Amino acid sequence: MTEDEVREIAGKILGLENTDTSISGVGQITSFNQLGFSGVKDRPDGWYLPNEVSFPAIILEAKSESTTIKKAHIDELLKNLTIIEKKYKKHIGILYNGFVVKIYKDGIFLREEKELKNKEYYLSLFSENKIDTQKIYNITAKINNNLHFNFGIKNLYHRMIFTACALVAKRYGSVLIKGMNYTTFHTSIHTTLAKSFEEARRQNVKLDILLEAYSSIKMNITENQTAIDNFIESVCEISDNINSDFWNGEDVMAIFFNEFNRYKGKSESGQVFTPDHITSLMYKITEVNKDDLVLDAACGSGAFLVKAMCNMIKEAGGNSTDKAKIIKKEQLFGIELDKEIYALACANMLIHKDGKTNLEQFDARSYEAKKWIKSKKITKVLMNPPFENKYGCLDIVLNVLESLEKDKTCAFIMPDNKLETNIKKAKKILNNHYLTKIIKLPNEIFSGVTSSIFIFKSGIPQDDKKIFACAILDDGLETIKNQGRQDIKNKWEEIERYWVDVIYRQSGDSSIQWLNPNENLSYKALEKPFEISEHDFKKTVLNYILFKSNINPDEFKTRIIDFVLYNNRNNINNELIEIIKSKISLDNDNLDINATEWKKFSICGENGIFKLMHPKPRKSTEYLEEGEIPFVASGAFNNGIEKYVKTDEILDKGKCITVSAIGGFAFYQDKDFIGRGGAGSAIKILYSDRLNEKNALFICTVLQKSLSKYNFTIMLSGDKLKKEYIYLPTLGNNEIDWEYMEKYIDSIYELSNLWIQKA
DNA sequence: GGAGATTCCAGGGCATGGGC
DNA sequence: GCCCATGCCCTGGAATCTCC
Repeated sequence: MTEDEVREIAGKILGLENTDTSISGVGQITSFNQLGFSGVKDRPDGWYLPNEVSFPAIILEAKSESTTIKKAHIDELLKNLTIIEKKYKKHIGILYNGFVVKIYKDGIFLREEKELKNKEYYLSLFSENKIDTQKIYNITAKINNNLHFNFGIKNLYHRMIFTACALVAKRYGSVLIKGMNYTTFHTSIHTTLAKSFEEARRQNVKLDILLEAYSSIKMNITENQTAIDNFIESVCEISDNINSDFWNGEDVMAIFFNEFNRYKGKSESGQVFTPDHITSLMYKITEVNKDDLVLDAACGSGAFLVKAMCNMIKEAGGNSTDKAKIIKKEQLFGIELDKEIYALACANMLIHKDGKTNLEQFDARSYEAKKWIKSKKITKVLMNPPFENKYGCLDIVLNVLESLEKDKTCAFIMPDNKLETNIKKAKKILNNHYLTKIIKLPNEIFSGVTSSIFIFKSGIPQDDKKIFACAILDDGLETIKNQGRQDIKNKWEEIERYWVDVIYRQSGDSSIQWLNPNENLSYKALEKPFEISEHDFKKTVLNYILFKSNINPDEFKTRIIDFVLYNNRNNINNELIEIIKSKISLDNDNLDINATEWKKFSICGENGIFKLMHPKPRKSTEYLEEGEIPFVASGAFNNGIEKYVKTDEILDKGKCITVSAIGGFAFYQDKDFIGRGGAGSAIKILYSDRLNEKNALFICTVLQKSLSKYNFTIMLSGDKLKKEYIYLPTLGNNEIDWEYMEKYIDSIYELSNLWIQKA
């Protein structure tokens, strides 16, 4: 095709025709001067210039099929964009030669595509990430409160389903107006739902579950007319937002579901919604395209499927194309076990004018599920399976992988160490499937657990093939008071573009690791080099003396601060004032912590310094009677002592160090005690003949520094402690300098003691 | 086969302090 | 002065694994 032909065809595909609201067209002789940019002689190949200058404009630059796109062509387009920029702040530049489409958003290269699409597609590039999130949050909060307190719907999912049904009904033409009484309003929604399902039901018999769920929702109050009116108003508002041309409806619903989910109470735990920006990232890094058959076998409210549907339809050229119908009907598949969540997923798909997506309600671990998935010839899997083993996290993953043909891409969000801590199941998976990539997600994505995206290729054994791993440490989102994490600074778009590129190229970021599958199945955080300072030792010693003197550290701190900052002399001794004046900190001039050579020693492994003991399985609730015996648990304060109890049983011997499984807090126990044993918060006990109060405080400081990496999710067990090492001062050879440690603490001890006595 | 050790829990309770 | 979001600080029981 010649340049003229390319231009003509591009004009037709883009839909560049004059309308009442815009000047639009293609041509060779029209100059910018004629288009309202007086005095500019340059001539664009195609233009879309809306009357409303705050809307985005489009400039086309066409080349013949035989032209390879060069820098000069790009410069030509960019020059034209600079011209319209005086009038239009937002603009899209398109460079097209019949084969390749280069897209420029506000003068910056966005991406290259193989197919030219209609102008709405390019205009919608500006509606990405431009939703008035605040508004959606407010409406969602309003709906939730209204249904909860004015209608008396106690169950969160029922409130979500009720709202979703109202939205579906609105979408399908139900008339909802203020002033309707409860019965009319309730029936109107029910009738519209039932009618709208008739066609969809042919494909999804189970859609009736939504009707069933809707009908079964119990509410205590139905006569509050103001509440009904407010609800109708809110539903109409959300509905308008979903239908708005300016915003993407799926994003509105994602915010709506995620925001609703924040009101989750204890009784509704278990179901988790994937944040919208993560579904977007997963869609992109798995390179889903408009021809893929996409599965989510734990689809929840259907976020992945809606995301895939909207992106695929956009790529296909919009909702009005024939391809869009095929995508909805034949290319999206979801499984959800929970009946009510399944209903919610159905509603979510229906809100997006789609009752045809293939949703099934069964257990993703079952043979039934496997058979169903197999029959669908799935090509891409996007999932956030339940994390807990009791719901069969890895069983679901295996079942899905086994149900696919060879070499299909599957992405699962799972806890970082899921594969490593379930090594047998992991091996079973890797025997037949290839883990290609691990993408560590920011820790804040899900509360209480850190997660990664695991990308597999089905039907190809791992063997010794290395795994690409990288870590996204920051997603740019910030916690907003009362509103969870949001992309208020619009950082994600840029961050996502960066990571999609890094993950595609498998290079370009310093976090990248290549893991040997026989050694590691999770992203390895870099170990911090061991560092310790005088300050750490002072803290240990001061806390220990405060504990021995029965002084509350917080109260002590307050008194010192009161004096130093506010000159409050009421609670402070004159002698201490003198000490503070002369020495603001505890200087320890006698000994330099770096003077001796430090070496690495096993804590309690083979040839370790200590003998490891475990306390008997005990819990503090078994000891209700108050007494003199310390009950040592995993706390960080009061020397690890939770309380003092009375007991006749044989005690754990004192003169030892206790280590907490959470946080690695290490304390010297002088007296005999009983330790919490048996379960997660159990402590470990370390014995050595060489131990005394002073050198123990030194070692406690070092232990605490080295073991602080253990936390609620990765607890310190006896086995792990046996593999741990600490650095200690030596006599230059491999012998520990016990005397030095004692002396060092001694010098701090005296001064600290003085402080406390005078206080 | 049983006892003890370890892991698991998309965390939980509660004090605090800011907002209205 | 009350309400409730926030954030600090670490539960405890059951399932599962391991060892004798």
